[in-house]
Amino acid sequence: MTILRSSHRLPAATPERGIPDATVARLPVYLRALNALIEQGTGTCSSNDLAAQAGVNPAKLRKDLSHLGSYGTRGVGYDVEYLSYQIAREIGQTQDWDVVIVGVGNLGSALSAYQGFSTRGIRVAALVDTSPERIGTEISGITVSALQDLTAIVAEREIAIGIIATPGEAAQKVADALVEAGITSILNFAPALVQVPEGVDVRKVDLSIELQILAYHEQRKAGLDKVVNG
Amino acid sequence: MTILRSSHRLPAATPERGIPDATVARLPVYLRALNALIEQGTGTCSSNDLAAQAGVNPAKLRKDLSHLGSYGTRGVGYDVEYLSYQIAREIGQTQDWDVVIVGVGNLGSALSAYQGFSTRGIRVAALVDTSPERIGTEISGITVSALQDLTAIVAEREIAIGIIATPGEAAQKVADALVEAGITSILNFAPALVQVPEGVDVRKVDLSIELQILAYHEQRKAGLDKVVNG
DNA sequence: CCTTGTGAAGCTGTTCACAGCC
DNA sequence: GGCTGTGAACAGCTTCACAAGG
Repeated sequence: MTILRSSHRLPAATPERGIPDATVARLPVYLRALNALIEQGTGTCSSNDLAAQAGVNPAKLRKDLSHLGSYGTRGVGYDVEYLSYQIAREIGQTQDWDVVIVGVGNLGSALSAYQGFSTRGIRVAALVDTSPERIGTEISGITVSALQDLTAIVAEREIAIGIIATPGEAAQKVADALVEAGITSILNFAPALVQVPEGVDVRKVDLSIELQILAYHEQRKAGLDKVVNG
Repeated sequence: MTILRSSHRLPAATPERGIPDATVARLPVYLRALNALIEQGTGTCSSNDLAAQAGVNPAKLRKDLSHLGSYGTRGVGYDVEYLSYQIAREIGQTQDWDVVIVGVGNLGSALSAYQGFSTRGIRVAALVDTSPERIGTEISGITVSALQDLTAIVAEREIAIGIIATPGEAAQKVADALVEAGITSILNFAPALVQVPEGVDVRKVDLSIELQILAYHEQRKAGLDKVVNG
């Protein structure tokens, strides 16, 4: 994963709780693990149980949770439902978040139909594209709007998060349009850097790079085989 | 991004060059930036130029490159083409890598059509699914095969990298099948942990989690507004 | 003079190991 | 006795600042 955060950290004087980035990135994993435990009827779990379910080291899990507060009971463990609620509250998942997807090519269309969002508090509220052939068509039950309607849509539906699913060349223009429309968090799937003003968060998911990293390790494995086997 | 590497690091005695993970993840970014410079006819660039193009700190760029060797000239900078070749060689991008995608729902189909792969040395060589309705159909010019043919396909085409693009429930089964077929690197898009034997690399891309992280920061911004504005 | 390459410092995140508490 | 919460040690990554070298 490639991550870029552009908003600067606030001075320590502000009443920020300051949960480390690495912890924030794992909280959704814990939440998913807890929901799995709830589903199978577990009422209480130890940090060992939950860590196993989430695929992390138990000490790390406990340290992560300690940033939210003291929600466990020594000698007993964590109340699954209670902890689940506390994490959900902390990461803002007691409400649903509307997102707008810009670019309804293959990837944008796939994202608009993605089943995994709804149970994680993500709702695809609007689709936007620039292509006249796509504007007005319906994808996953949502009518595709024109890019120039973005500001109105964002304001009307109070959307805070935008997804860029365009080719790389269009990414900066789309990012500018999103910021102009009032979006303050962007998930960028385009293989390009985007510049945004301070206060706007950008995260980047680069599909090629993930595979290139795997390819690098493959190459090393192959090279080592040669060294070892002749 | 959420990343899991399951292969263990090799003992220091082996002739590994030991490029740090963080550096490996950025090399493809540099390569892309260099290709952009080549395209615009730049022959030489300083670490400042390249760092700006890639969106990183110049010192970090230089340290990253220093892990590959000494490919710059003091007082001058880097020869763009030469450096591009050296990075490409290092990350194994002088060859193409065939990948197999398992699961051709919305996401799998979008990936099979993704334009960004070919220029990065990634070639989608095969598509696999379990659904009888999908098997035999053609997607992006590739005929979808049955999961039980996976081993034959992987062997015949010498595929080393597999992509899991199924729902979470199927992920572990698919991972097992991939490993059984001889795949040693997996990119997992399913919202689930997969267990693999030692020596197999797994990277995970979780679309919901990326948005949940953004939502967390949105919530904090909203909370701070309240504190500041009333 | 300019820019690379790099020791050293600083920071973030992880893991250990145990005190504290039920 | 058992498990949480946490200080302290550790490991990895980033940034600084400058020596080395064209």
